[in-house]
Order: sequence, then structure tokens, then C-alpha cells
Amino acid sequence: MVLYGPQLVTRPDKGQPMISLTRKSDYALVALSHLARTRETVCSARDISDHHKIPLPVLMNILKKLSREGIVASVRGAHGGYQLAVDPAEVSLGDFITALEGPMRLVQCADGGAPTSCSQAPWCPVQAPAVRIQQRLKEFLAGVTLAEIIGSELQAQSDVGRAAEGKV
Amino acid sequence: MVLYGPQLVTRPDKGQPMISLTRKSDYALVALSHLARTRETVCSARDISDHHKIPLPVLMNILKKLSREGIVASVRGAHGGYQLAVDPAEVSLGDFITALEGPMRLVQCADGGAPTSCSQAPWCPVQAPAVRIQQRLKEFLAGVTLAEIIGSELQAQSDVGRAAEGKV
DNA sequence: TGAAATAGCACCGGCTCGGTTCTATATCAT
DNA sequence: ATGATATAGAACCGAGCCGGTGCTATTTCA
Repeated sequence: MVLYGPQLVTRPDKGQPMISLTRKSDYALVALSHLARTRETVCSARDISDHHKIPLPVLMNILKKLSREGIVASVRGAHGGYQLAVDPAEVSLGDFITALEGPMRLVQCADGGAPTSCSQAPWCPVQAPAVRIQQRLKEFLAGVTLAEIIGSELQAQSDVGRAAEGKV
Repeated sequence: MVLYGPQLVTRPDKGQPMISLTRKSDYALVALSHLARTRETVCSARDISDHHKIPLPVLMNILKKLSREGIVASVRGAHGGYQLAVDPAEVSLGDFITALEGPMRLVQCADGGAPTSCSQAPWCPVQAPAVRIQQRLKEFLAGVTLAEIIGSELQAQSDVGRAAEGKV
């Protein structure tokens, strides 16, 4: 196997790494959920930055990228800003993570192209399983929609129930 | 929200980050699947290193840590080495990723303790959903056992079938 | 015409990751 | 006993990404 060159993202509070979102993806999630809740109106980066105390320049970079990727639509000029470009039910966690961080792959040799650079791919016993796990992970992330995320705020009760029942 | 301090691991080939295993977890997966396939015998780090072309010192560090965490058992001295300490069906991807990388958390404010340091946790609209998603992700990773990973080599055919049917 | 806002790019420091090295300890074989 | 083989543990190092900042250009409204 042998992974990519550069990495579910992983880092804890002080040094211990782990499965987690990058700060960029975190901010994006906050921003998108904000935009999803103000569906009709145009929000400037400053609006969102003020509401959620996200560093303005950083947030702008993120919104620019999400705009280029077609997830949000931008309106330039004074009174400009951003709006969700797609239905919240149609954007998943996987979508905007991919948009911001690039294609995800559990291991480098599992991205279905590129001869891998891993000298032992041909007889590697882990490659095939890794590809399958990666596929399931992608499907999992693709299944978590923005609509579900923001919607659940209102129905947290029932969702907690679902989780407890193990319906994951 | 606002994440941890450091990050499922994410990095692509050349600079673009993503959801992925760290190299350490990757090597661990290879090593563990090797040990799982040689269940009865003791394998030295050198054996595994030679078979899979993993840098020996790195692999040793990984095995030492897995040993401290109780996932593998070590035998010291000449002819020493490592053995799986648990049943392959009882070790999950989540188990050894956690053992190597520390506890995983999607975002810093979601680790169920520690007052977060995030100034807006109290009214953050994303925190609660993030905690739920994180829980589902953990359950997903806990559900992928080593037995399933190595077992699937032999039944790749049928597993591909399963995946195609969407039974994820 | 100027203020406000996005577009795009280039830059920078800290810190994690991946890897190496050294010392100590334990066990087997000669 | 002694040396070869192996793990235990800790410290160290460089490259590169992540998170963040700044600047310039362009678009639009008042």
C-alpha cells in the first residue's frame, strides 16, 4: 500500500493527530449552514464573519473557493455577497470537503488511476480492501447532507434517538 | 465550532489535502494484516519490513506503540517479534487509528469535555450536528474489522458485489 | 467618483509528519 | 559466558502543509 504523498485529515488539540476536519472545512460548514438558513438573501463574508467570529480574510478565501466550485454563488460589488448555489439537500459533507481539500483517498494507491509509485502495489494484500473501505467512507460522507445537518438542529431529540438505536 | 489544533487524516499526492490515513496508520494496516495472516507464528519487525518494503525503523516505532496499546504482543530477545494480541474480528480500523494517532474528533468542540476554548460554543449552530456526525463516523470506523479487511481478499468477488448493491 | 465587496495571487511562520539514531534490556545459540 | 538478535524507549531533525495575512484588480451601488 503506502499512502499518498501529502492526507480524513487528522490532528488533535496539542500534537496528537486524528480523524478530523481541517479548519477550512470546519469554517466552511459553519458558513454554509449560515447561508442555508438565510436562503433568499445575499450575505457578505463580513456578515458571516461577524456572526460566527471567523477571521474575515480566511473566510473570504474559503468562500472564493466554494464559489469557484459552484457550491455558492457570488454577487460582486457593493451590497454583494454570497448565496447557496444549490439545494441544501443536494450538498453533502463530502462535496464541500472535496471542493476545499481536493479529492479524498484513504491511501495513495487507491485513487483508481496513477500507477501508484508504490513499488508493491501489484502484490499488496491491503490495496483492494483499502479501495473498498474508501468507497464506503466516501458514500458515508456523501450521505450527510447540509439539509440534514441544519435540519437536525430542530429535531435533535429524535436524531439522538436514532443514533442510540444504532441506525447509522 | 472551530476544530482541534492539529487533523481522518488528509493529504493527496502533491499538496492537495483530503480524507486519508496517515502513513503511520497505513503501515500499521499492512503490518496488522500481515500478522493476522501468520496468526500462530511470531514475526519480527524485520520480517514484515522485508516483505512489504516498509522502512524498518519506522515500522518498529509503530509496532512498539501498537504493543503498548495492547493490540499486538511482543516477544523480546533473539527470535523475538510480534503477534496479534487480539482476535482479528475484535480489532477495528478505528481501534488502531486511535491507538496510533490519538482520539479522533471531527472538531475540537466535539470531544465531550474540555470547555472548548471556542468562544461561541454555547450558541454555535453547528456543534450539535457535528457531534452526531462524529459519532456516526466513529461507529463506521469501529465497524470495519481487521478480519473483514483480510478476509475480503479471499472473497473480493462477493464483496465487490455487495458494494455494487449499495449495501454499505 | 468613492465606498463596499468579491477575485486572484503571493507570501509567511509554526507545527506536525515521516523518518533517523542512540542507548538499554532481554533472549537465544554457540 | 559471550555475542548476535530483537524489542523498549526516548530524543532529535528536516520538509512541507495548514492556518493566516496582505496586496492588487475588478465589479457594483449610492
